[in-house]
Amino acid sequence: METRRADSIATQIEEMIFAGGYSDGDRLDEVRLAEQFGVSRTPIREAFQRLSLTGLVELIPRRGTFVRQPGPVELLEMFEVMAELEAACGRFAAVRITDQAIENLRDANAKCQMAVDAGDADGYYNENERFHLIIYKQSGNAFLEQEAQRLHNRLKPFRRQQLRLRGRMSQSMAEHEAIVSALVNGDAETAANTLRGHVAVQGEKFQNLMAALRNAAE
Amino acid sequence: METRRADSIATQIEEMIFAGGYSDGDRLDEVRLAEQFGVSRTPIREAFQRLSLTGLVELIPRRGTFVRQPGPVELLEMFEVMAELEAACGRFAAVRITDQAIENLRDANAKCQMAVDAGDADGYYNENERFHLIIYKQSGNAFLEQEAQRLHNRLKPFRRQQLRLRGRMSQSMAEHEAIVSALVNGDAETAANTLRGHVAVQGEKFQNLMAALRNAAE
DNA sequence: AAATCAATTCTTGTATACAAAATGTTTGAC
DNA sequence: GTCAAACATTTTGTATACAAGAATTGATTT
Repeated sequence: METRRADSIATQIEEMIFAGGYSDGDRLDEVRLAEQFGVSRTPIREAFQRLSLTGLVELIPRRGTFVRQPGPVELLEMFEVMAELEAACGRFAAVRITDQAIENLRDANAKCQMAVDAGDADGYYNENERFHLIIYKQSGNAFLEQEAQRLHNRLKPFRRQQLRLRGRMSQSMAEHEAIVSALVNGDAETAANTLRGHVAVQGEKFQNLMAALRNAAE
Repeated sequence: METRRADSIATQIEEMIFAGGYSDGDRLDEVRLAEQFGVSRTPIREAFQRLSLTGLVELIPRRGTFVRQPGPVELLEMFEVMAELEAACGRFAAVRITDQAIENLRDANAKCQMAVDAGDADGYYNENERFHLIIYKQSGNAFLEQEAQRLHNRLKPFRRQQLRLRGRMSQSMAEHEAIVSALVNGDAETAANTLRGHVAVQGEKFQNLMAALRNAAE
């Protein structure tokens, strides 16, 4: 017997769900997954317990475990909360950020811009993520950072489908610049408000998200 | 065999930890708890998995599960996040709150005041909690409501020790009034800021919290 | 033919068994 | 007396076994 496998299994199942391998309401078959992972049911069930707390999966007693993909309403709610968490990170970061971190933000932004110019969607996506993770950390609040990262991660598959249009990319870049400015100036209120607006799902982004959801539902 | 016991066991262990039955670093003995609950190790271990996600317990592979009571720094971080979540709830509630909910807030406030006058700490505590839960719900965001409730619940045992002094109680009441006013006026910004300040741990509250922590550490 | 009930089959939940790692203890050497 | 190594014990992690609830299928009845 090796070391604890349940945690690694949990993240693997998580990734399978994120990757879109399952739709809402699908039942996760314990024995099938056990065979698939080459283990017994026990570690699979432990993984289910953990997944249930994140809301990714619903545990119905005596019935089984079913994947819970968020619907449009829940998804918008989650984005709303994400916007508020980012705003909070920005508010704290404005008065706590280090000079080094500002440099890192500028670097991420520069690489973002290069990716935009090169039409490199993946590159843009990665540097954009780095930008936001830096701000989480610079909140100087490890608990907030953790919560922000968790929700960010959960929304990842949905955000990915959003930032396709070139127009949004350059607008997003302008917002990044404004955010850095506010942080440099130590203007907590502006940093918070700019970040909130940057992350919020509204207007065009709303339409894209709904369209992506409709496609995923098929 | 009856229905799933793991969930009920998880909450029971959670309550035991909240109640202060364990200190930071204490190991949770699987076999002892199994005997205590009259079940086998399996449901206990499933409960541990769930508790680990809330951060209440740490699962160290091949070593065991240990209770993780937040230290001063983590606790302050959690209160900081709580303040931001409440601010977010207030921001949304300001534009979404129903007339009925405003009535309920005023009712909770009135009963709060009565409890203050009667020196009824428990009564004050309960109505104060109701006041805040109403605002969570009136955010009109079920996901945010859930997150706020979760953190609120986690901080419960620490908040309890805070609001002892009469001075704080009446100041807290004045803040409640200001919050209701902002919500009635639909002033999202004021509602958010007032709630943030109301929940934040600063000045006198900070000293009380530290003192309570020192006492609990003995 | 539709519906209902019973029996069979599946699946979950829990207990037990067993293997490997970690911990504690005894014994031996210096 | 102290340190270290080998052995014993404890404890975790996983597999398997078994019991009870849910689902399904088939037979019987109306």
